[in-house]
Amino acid sequence: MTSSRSYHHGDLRRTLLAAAVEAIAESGPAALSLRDLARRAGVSHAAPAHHFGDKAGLLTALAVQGFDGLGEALRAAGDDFRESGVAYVVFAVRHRAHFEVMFRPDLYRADDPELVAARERTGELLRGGVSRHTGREPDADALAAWSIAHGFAELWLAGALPSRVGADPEPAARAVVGRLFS
Amino acid sequence: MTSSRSYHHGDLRRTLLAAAVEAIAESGPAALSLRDLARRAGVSHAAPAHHFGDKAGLLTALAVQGFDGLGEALRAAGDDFRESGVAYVVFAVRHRAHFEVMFRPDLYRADDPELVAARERTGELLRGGVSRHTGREPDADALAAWSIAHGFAELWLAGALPSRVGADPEPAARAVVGRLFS
DNA sequence: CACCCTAACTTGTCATTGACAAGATAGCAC
DNA sequence: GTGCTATCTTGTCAATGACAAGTTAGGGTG
Repeated sequence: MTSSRSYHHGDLRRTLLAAAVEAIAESGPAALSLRDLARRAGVSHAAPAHHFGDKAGLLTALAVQGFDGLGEALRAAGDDFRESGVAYVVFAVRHRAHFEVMFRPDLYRADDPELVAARERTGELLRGGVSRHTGREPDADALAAWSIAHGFAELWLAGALPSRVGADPEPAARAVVGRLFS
Repeated sequence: MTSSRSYHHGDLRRTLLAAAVEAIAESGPAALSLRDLARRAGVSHAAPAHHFGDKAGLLTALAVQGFDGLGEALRAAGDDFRESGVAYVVFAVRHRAHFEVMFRPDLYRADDPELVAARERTGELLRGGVSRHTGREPDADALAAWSIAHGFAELWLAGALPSRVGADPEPAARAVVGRLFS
C-alpha cells in the first residue's frame, strides 16, 4: 500500500529497500543517503532509522536480500557448474545494487546473524555446484569456478571490460566460464 | 620533508596520498574523509582541496598510482600468464587500498585523461600476457584469465573466502589460477 | 465499545563532512 | 628588494547520520 496520506506508511521497510536499490543503481552505494531514501518514500528524515537503526543496518538488510536472491538464481540454474557461473554473472548484472553491497562488508554488519545465515546458505550452494575433493585442501576447483564468475561480474559492473564484449552478459559469461577445466 | 613547523608543508600531495592509503586500509574507501587526512598530515581541513580539487580528485590520483603499480607488478612477474595471475592477486592484497579504489569508478573521475592512460597501459599488459600463451585470439582467453585473478582477489579482500584457504594469498592464488586452460 | 499500549512515524537538534570563498605566507624569478 | 604565484589557512554553508523526545494510529484486552 503506497497510500501517501496516512501517518503510518504501512509498508515502509520494503519501500525503503526498493528505493535504496534504485538509488544505488543510479549512483553507487557510496552516494547512498538515508535522507534521500526518506524523501523518495515521502516520509520524514528519521523514519529509516526506526526500521534499520542506521545506514549499516539498511545495507545489511539489502545484503541479506541479495544473498537470498543469488541463492534462488543458482538453484534455478541447475547442477551444471557452467550454468551456475552464468547465472551468477547474470544475477550480478540484473541485481547490480544488491551485488555491489553484498561483497563490501565494510558497508554493513557482516556479523549480523541473519546475514551470516543467508551468506552461509548461498555459499553452500556455490560449493555444491562443483565436484568436491573431499578431505584434501580447500576445494580449489570450487574456488576457481567462484573466482572466474565473480571476477567477470565485478569487471563487468566496474565498466572495466572492453566494449567489444557486448551489452549482453550471458553469452560473454558463457564464453569465459567455459575456459575453466577445458 | 615532513617538517611540521613551516607554513608550507613541502610534500603535502604525497603525504596525503600516503595517509589515504593508510586510512582506507583501516576502514575502507567508504569511510574516507578529507578532513581526517588533513588531520593526519597536520594541515588545515581545506589543504587537500588545493591539491586534488575534491574527494574524487584524490581518489583519481590514488587510482592512477594503483594502475601504475599493478603494471609494474605484472611486468616483474614475467611472461607466464599464471605468474601474472598470481602477481595480480598478490598486488591486490598487498596494496589493498589502491586496489579497492581502482575498480570502483563511481568513487573517482573515470574519464580523467591521466587515469585513462594509466588504465590503458596496464590493460595492454594484461591482454598481452595471455595471448602469448595460448596463441589464440586474446579475447575470451584474456578475459577468463583476468576474471579468475580478479575474482579471487576481490573475494579475498571481501573476506568471503573460507578460512581454510589460509593467510598467504600466493599459494592459494597459484592453485586457483592453475585451473585455467588445464 | 472504551481503554491503553506499543509500534510506527515526526520534529528538533548536534557534530561531522565536503565544498567553496577569501585571505595569509613563503619561496622564487628578476 | 620587489612582485608573482603556488601553497596553505580561516571562515562559512548546506547536507548528512545519529540521537532524543514527542505524536499518532491501530490492535488487543477488558
